[in-house]
Amino acid sequence: MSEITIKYLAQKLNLATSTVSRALNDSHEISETTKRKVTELAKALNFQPNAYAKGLRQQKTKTIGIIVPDRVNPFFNLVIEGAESICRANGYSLIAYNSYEDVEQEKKIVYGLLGGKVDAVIMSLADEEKEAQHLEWLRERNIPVIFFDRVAQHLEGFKFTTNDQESSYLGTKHLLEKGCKKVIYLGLSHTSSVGAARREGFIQAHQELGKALDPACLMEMGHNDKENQEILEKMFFKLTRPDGVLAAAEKLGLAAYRALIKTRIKVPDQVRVVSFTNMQMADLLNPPLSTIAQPAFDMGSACALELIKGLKDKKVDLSEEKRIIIPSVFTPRESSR
Amino acid sequence: MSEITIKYLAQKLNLATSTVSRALNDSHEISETTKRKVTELAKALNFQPNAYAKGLRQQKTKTIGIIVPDRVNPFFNLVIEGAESICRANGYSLIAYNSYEDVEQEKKIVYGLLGGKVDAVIMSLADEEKEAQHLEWLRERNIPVIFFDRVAQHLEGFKFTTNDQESSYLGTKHLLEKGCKKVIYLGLSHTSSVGAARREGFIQAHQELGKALDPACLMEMGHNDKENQEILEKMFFKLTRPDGVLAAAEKLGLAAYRALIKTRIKVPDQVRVVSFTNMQMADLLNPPLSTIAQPAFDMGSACALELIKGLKDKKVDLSEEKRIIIPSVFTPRESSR
DNA sequence: ATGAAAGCGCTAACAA
DNA sequence: TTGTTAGCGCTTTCAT
Repeated sequence: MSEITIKYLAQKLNLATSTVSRALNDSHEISETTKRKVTELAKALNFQPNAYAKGLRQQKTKTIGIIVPDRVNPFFNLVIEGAESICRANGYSLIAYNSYEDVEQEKKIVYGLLGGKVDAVIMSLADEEKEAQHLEWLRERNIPVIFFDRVAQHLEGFKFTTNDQESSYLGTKHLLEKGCKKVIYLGLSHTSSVGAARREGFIQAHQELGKALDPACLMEMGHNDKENQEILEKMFFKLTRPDGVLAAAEKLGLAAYRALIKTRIKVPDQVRVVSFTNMQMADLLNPPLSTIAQPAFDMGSACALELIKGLKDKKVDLSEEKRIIIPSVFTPRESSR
Repeated sequence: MSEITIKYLAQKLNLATSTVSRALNDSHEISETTKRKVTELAKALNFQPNAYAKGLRQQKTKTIGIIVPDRVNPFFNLVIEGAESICRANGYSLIAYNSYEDVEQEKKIVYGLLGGKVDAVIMSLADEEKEAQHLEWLRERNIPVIFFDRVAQHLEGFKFTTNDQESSYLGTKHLLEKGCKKVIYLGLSHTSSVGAARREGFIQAHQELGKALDPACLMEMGHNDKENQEILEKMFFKLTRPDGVLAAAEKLGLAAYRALIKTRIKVPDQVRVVSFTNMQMADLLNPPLSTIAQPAFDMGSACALELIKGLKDKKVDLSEEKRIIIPSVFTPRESSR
């Protein structure tokens, strides 16, 4: 590794290692002269303190871990980016882990995370319901954890989510008010808290506007994009086809849109589509789609900010239940043609 | 941190810490009985060795760093994913860093990386031409580095790239052979090796097929999506508009496609578009676009594989010049309508 | 204002 | 086969 150490600097300057250490850490009990000499030599030799020695000695690493179920997903990707920006601004490093939607993998990461590699963790869970032994284990070890998006159901703590139900409600209301007679809901999983909330908002809008809702309109889709598209194509070919779509995930919105193109149905003139998405993708989506954009980056930075605040300020108890809502942004769009 | 240590295990079992350490590392000089006792207790207490102590002692961390210019970009994102899968399979951790296309940031990361945080580095450079002091510094410190995509021009080493020129040549040839009379090239920067190669392939195709090439057709675009789209819209409105587009970046392909939709020009009937992209996005792009897809995931895994091989096998010299090509996949598409 | 020395948790010589 | 001991590079009492 880097062969130049504090000891080496101390020898060169005829000082004790402790003095050099203090000088580098800008201790008040070191003379300005010595400080200058030390920092100058350190800069000249491009000295980098050994992070592992520091971590071992201080029992903290100035590193935060973030675990997401799918790092490739732009939403999580942007959350990581947002968290990283805050960490960097506060002198922390961020290490991102991918649980691949698998609780076992998540456990491995959590247990491996320890060994003192991180001071705290930001998590979006692979499974909100399942056993949370590994989370309790973190708590026992006094590793602060903050949850976002897919939050722990059976454990108290800070939880950052979006206003899923409200957004879904607004999007659905928009469709109904624009005159849609038959609106379908496309969801991925209503067992997750996120899925359940979006589904609830959809139902709520129908109830409040006094519109009948055929249970068959609540559609649960799979993860295979091709299959989803085929199912939707068949549906749009029928005469009884819907004239409104609320897609609870970006990929479902895209699948619906592509199915509509394939079946030569005009969007939004014949069928209106509202899709959940995230800020970055919102502008890339073709203009005829209305979007409910999650401020992913902001969510990441908010989590990191709160976590670092809790790390510094002992008065903040990160293990007490607290729910913070980062609101989505609904953008209705008309055709640009 | 984790309060349970080797010392604690040793006390519980009336053994020396060294014995416990050896048992946990499956040393041959420890009896099966002792091994079993130790591993059982370790598992029961969910003991995790302190990574920092280990790293400090062994002077290696079983961790690899990867630095990319833009982590959010799906291409780099997938490279990271590919590298991570290989690392994980080989017992290594991967830490991803974002240089934000900024050499200064990149330097900070490189220098900070040291302090013994990683054993080796995979990089795609923020700037291929600029001063490579930080890279030479890594070399002096015997930290192996492998480059991909945006590779070092003034430093020897292992370099993974795609067959940019050939792909670009094939894509352009496809357009010309399909009867396009005026093909434009949309590039982001021809100072990068990648940009230059793609531009070269475009020119080469024109030459080999004996087609005249108006220099005005070699367009250099900016990073602002909106501006790009507006420029292209204006161009497509003109009577002298091109009937073929080779987009050297995914975002440029999208900009062109959206401009074509806006100007109501049919793709691919009136204008054909070939766009560079990556495997994951290829299927998401609307079918009328032909794609040159880079196997980003494979590139990441190839880099990691070679690096780990070099780390294990002292016979492999990672500092000698070696260029490895991971070929792109060209998929011509006709309209699906 | 500076130095000496202990120790974070682990591994690896060297001893037994 | 197991134990003793030193030391990785750093910070932090405690002395001076």
